[in-house]
Amino acid sequence: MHEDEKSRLRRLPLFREMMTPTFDSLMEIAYAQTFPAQLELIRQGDYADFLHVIVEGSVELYATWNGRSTVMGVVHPVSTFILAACVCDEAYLMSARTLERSQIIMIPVADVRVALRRDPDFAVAGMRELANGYRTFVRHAKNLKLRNSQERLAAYILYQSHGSGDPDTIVLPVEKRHLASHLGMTPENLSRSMKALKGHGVAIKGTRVTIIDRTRLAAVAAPDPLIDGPQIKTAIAAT
Amino acid sequence: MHEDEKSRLRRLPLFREMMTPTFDSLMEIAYAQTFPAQLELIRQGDYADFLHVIVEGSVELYATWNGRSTVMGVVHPVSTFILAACVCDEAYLMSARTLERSQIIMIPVADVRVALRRDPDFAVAGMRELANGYRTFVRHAKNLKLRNSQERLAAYILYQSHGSGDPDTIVLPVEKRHLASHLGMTPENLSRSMKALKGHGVAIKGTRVTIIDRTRLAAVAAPDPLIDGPQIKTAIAAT
DNA sequence: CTTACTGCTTGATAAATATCAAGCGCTCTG
DNA sequence: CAGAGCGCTTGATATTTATCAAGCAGTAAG
Repeated sequence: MHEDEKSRLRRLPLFREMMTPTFDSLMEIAYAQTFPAQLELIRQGDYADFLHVIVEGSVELYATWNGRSTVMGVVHPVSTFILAACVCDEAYLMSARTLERSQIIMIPVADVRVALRRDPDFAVAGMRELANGYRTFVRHAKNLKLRNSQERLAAYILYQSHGSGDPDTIVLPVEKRHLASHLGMTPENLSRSMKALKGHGVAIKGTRVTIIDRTRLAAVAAPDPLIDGPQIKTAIAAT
Repeated sequence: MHEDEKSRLRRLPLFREMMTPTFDSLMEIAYAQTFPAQLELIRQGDYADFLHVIVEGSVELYATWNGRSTVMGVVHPVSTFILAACVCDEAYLMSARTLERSQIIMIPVADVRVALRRDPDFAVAGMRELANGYRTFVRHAKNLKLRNSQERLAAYILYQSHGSGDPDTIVLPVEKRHLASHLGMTPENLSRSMKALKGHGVAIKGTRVTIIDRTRLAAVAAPDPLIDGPQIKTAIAAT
């Protein structure tokens, strides 16, 4: 594992406040691996053996049941995933696959557990990480139960416009069928919802979405930090 | 706070493994309070000031948006809730109200945070608590996205039949309209789904549900520990 | 024993969403 | 460049779910 990778990891919320010896001991056992696109990293039902940290690329979390499948989320660098399964020592609830060529750091769960017991700051950071994941899924469930599909799409577009260069032009970061699944709808329904939003301040050309009238779009989405996350505030504020 | 209450709390997963001095110091500041039914304990959007532990009664977690409302879960004794908001020091994502007369222990979050830093075993227990909450909501989201309403109801009935006396007779623990909201449907839809399940091994009389043919019910629900939780295994196994 | 209330059910209807089947428009490859 | 493949769109249709409006049943109060 290279020095610059180590220092990138060190800056992660999960590792930032832990003691240096604990961090170094973890890094000695950890190893980095680069995976091609579309590779299944984790299969739901299996048991956790490594804590994963994504350093480069992107990973999709998805779940299947009875022949159906749905996207549960997308993980971007630099963040950890499946910490919960590591802590509980239970089966993964979700599968994970790379969306593109990705670099992943893998740390054996046994060593993570030892470090947690040894280093209270690390344990507290782990709690915060888990608490954030918890809240993400509470918000996801609220989104699904309280909004209809058009409202979810409008909120998604608004959310994507926070930060990142021109706030009025966004390029969809994933294929539309994956986005549809993430938002809990079919690709056909997404396509029609896109068209419907053209009457509410949005222009769509392929994978590029332009916000023409933020106020009108917000009227559909009714953005709410308690569903969309705190970042939505900057998205509403943007001109 | 009475001695027997303290020892009940002490047996909780969250407090079981922490050091006695840490526990005692928390208990000195904590206080118990009894609330009547239908009382709003927590309002979404507010900031956490107390960690809540329910000792007696039951509490419903719900969320609202844009005039709509939905039940997110029900908390039974003895367990904690809103730990995530305490850890993150952010606004509650959900509201909470008592369903019946309930006794709640309240511990100021500042003291909880101090104890977490001081006692690694407490921090690890907190992680496990949060990880379980996280997984509960992942499963809730999977349930909503992968199953239709009839399948969700069938799985719920199967789930309720685990343990607790006669496994073939269950009495709904909450009002039907609350159950409907929890399962992500309208009361009318729940009523019709109930009727539809009569053709799949279930008999319903008011609030009492009898499982006549577990195999046929399971064929609709397709129970899965990765959605319904590990307890579902005993529910399937029951005769 | 009524009466009123509240929550559940039922029926009719509407709206949202999914499914099925083409067709279109990329991009990649030979 | 031609053709194939893949994902997106579109239209027609079916299914699921929600809404609206009564009606019904159990419970509590007068």
